[in-house]
Amino acid sequence: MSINTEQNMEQAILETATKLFLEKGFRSTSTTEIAREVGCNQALVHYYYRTKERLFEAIFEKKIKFFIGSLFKIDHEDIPFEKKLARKIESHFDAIKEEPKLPLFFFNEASSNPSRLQQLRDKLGELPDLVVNQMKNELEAEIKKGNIRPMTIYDLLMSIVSLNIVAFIAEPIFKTITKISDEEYLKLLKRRKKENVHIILNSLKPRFT
Amino acid sequence: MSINTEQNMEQAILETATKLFLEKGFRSTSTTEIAREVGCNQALVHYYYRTKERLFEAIFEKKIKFFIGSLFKIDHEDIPFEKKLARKIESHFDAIKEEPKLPLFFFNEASSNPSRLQQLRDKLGELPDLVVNQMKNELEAEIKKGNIRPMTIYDLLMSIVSLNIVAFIAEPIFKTITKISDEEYLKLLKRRKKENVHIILNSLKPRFT
DNA sequence: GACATATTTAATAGCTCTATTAAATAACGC
DNA sequence: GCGTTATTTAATAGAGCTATTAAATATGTC
Repeated sequence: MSINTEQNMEQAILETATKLFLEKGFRSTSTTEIAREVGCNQALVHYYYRTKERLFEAIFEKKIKFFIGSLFKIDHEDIPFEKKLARKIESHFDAIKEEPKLPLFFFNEASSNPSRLQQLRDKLGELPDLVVNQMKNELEAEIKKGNIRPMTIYDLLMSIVSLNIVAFIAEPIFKTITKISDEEYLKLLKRRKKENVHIILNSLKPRFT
Repeated sequence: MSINTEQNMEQAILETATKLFLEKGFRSTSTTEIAREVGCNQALVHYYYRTKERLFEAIFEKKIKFFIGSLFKIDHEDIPFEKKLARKIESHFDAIKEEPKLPLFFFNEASSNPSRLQQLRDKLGELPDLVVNQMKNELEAEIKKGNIRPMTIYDLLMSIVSLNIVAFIAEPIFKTITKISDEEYLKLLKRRKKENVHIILNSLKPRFT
């Protein structure tokens, strides 16, 4: 409803800022532009959020939590490891599809301002440890049983994240280099989710060389 | 004692600009900062390159050619497809290791300024078509022979690029989230090259589900 | 040395940006 | 309505940025 957008300026500023920061990053987004797009005076942005930095931090934190949550959901169901893993990969892929600009946004802000990394570490707390450990235990049990070749949890996680994010990050460049149409790219995207599951599951088998 | 003052200023400016653009991107790098780092007057940057835009374009083009060349080298040797593919993956990985900031740099500049994409397309010309087609033909021959499951060349390429670049792009974030040490990260990086080859080669086999 | 040319600098115009201040307007309790 | 508080605006200080201009300095040529 338009009541929300019209009435609550604070919220409208937050939403527009989120959109712009995700599109252009912290540095290239000005409070002037945010205000222009919202349709309010530039000083109002500072009235509600004091500084551009604080406004950004509020948004950054929210997005961090969304992203991390997508990969690290503890799954207590008693199903085979590979099935569980397949689910994790798919839910991660879906989360990125929902917010395709998030990965590049993180990489940029993290690399352009190291204080964001500290912020990230502080906000996350014990979460990653806890959930990585659960996955790690399950993985090591499978390795012990001989179902899966020896590998670290970090290798597995990195492979999953790599495969899942790049199709979204690289979309404009990939389209330009390959000259494939938007339609073809959509088809490719649709295949990726299944592809990625397949690639990861196959990679768990013992090395054949 | 800066080499800069003694030697070719034009070259010194180009090198410093390259370093800064790669680190911080076009928008966040100022000609003022370039000059400060080189140790010359800010107007000198404009004397040699007229505008910040032209200076950037010279650098961008050079880096594009390096990056594309690393993945798309035609290999005429008559060795098995999988062996050839393994070599390609490894040489691509090595190229990125040599210039680890390049992938993020491209994604950023391409997404923050679409005119860069046009520039990229113009500079590349027929190169991608030619080399993708050669790889595509070899892949399709293998599929026909039944050695490899049906898949498109774009899926294969995307999987390779995905696996190879993310360990470099995500280094700061990954270290922060996992809290692994620099030493451990180095070990992880060393494993990745072999891992990625293994993952790709295994993924060529028919789907087991 | 003197002249022409190339390199380098200081100064500045004209932007845009963030953040603040004081004043205007809206909203609300009574 | 009136006083109080919350919201919104106009104006601006102060900084940094790109690009240009004219002047100073260095370099090479004869």
